[in-house]
Amino acid sequence: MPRPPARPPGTPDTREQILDVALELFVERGYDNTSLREIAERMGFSKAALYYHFPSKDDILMALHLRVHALGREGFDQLDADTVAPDQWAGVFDAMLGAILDHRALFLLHAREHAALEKLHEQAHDEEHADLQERMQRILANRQLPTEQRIRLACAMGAVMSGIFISGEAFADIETDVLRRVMAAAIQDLVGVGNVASPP
Amino acid sequence: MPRPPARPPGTPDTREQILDVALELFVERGYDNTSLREIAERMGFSKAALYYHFPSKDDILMALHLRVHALGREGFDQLDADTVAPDQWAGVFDAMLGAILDHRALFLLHAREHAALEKLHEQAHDEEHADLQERMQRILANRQLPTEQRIRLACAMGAVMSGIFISGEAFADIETDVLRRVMAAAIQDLVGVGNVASPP
DNA sequence: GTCTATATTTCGATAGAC
DNA sequence: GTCTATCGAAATATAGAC
Repeated sequence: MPRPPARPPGTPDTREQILDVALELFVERGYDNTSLREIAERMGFSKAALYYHFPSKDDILMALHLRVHALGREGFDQLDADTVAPDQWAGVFDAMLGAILDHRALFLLHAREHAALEKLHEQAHDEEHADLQERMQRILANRQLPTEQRIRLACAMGAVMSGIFISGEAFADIETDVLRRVMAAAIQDLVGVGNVASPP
Repeated sequence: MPRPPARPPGTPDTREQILDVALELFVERGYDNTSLREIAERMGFSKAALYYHFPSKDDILMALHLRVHALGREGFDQLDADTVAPDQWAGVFDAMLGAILDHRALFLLHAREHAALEKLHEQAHDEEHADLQERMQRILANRQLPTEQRIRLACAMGAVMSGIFISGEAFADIETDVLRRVMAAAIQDLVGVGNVASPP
C-alpha cells in the first residue's frame, strides 16, 4: 500500500487547510458571498496566492465535493439498489447517521449550495453521480418499490439529516453518542421490520 | 373585514407576479446567481422597471420571506411553547406538513438561501423572529424537555421536510393525499403517544 | 409604469517580479 | 509559494426621458 505523499512532518498541508477554511466560510456566509480575498485573508496570505493551489474558485468547491465522493466510496456502495433487504435499512441509515454526524459541515454545504454544485456538474459532466443524495433520490423514485416504503425511506432520510440542518446548535448540550443512539431508535420506528406494512 | 385592495378585475398584480417569478428562479438557480435582468426578462419588461416595484433586490427576497411569516401567523402560533402537550404533537406536525406541501418552493427557498436570509435579518434587525424554523430551534434547544423527546421532535421535523428537499421530483407520481397520509402515519410512529419513553 | 443610458462596485482571474 | 498591480466582466442601482 503506497504511503501518503511524503511531506516534512510539521509542515501543514496548505491545500487541505485552504479547503477547511473555505468549507467553514461557504457554510457560514454562502458560496457566492465568500470572496477569495476573505479566504486568503484568513489563511494569512494574498488572494493571488490561492491561484497557486487552485486554478479557480469553482475548483475549490469541486474539491470539497470530492470529499463527499470519497466518503461515498468508503461506505455507501452498498446503497446501490434493490439489493438492500428491508431488514437492512436500519443498519444502512445508522451508517449514514455516523457519516453525517462526523462531517456535519460537509453535508450542510451540499444541502445549502445546491445551485452552485449543480452548475459544476453541468460544466464537467463527469463520471456517474455517486453522490449520496443522488443515490437516495434514485431509490426514492423507483416505482417498483411499494409507495409506503418509498415515502418512509424519505422520512428516515430526513430524520437523519435533521441532526445537521434543522437542529443547528440546538443540540450542543447533547453528547454525540446519545444523539446517535436515540436517532437510531427513531429510525427503527420509521423503517424497522414490522413497522412497515408489507405489500399484499 | 376589509376587502383586499381594489384593483380592476383582470389586471394582474404585477408585484405578486414578480414575486412568483423570483421565487421560481431563486430556487432553481440560487439567489445570487439570479440577476434582476433575468427576472425582468421573464416578466416581459426591462430591469429598471423592477425598481419601480421594489427598491432593491434584497427587498424582493424580504417580501418572499414575509410570505412565510404570514403562513406562520395563520397556523403556527400554537407552536409557541411548552403549552403543547405531547399528545398534540402529531397534530401540530400534520398542520406543518400541510403548509409545507402547499408551499414547497417557499420552504425550499428558506432551506437553501440560509445565508442570504440571515444577512437580511442582520441589517433590519426587526421584530421577533416568528419564523417556523426559528421557533422549532428554540423548542429543540429547551433543556427542560426530556432529551429523547427533543431529538425525536427534530427527527419528525426532518421527516416532514424530507418531502420537499430530499425527494426532489422523486415523488411526482404519488398523489399529494397519499403522501400526506403516509407521512402523517410515519410521524405518528416518531412522536406519537406511547412511542416516546416518558421521563421517570 | 416602463424605457435607455450610465454610474459604481465587487470580484474572479492574469501578468510578472521576487 | 507568495507578492503587487491591473484587467475585464457582471451585476446592482440611479438619472432622467417618455
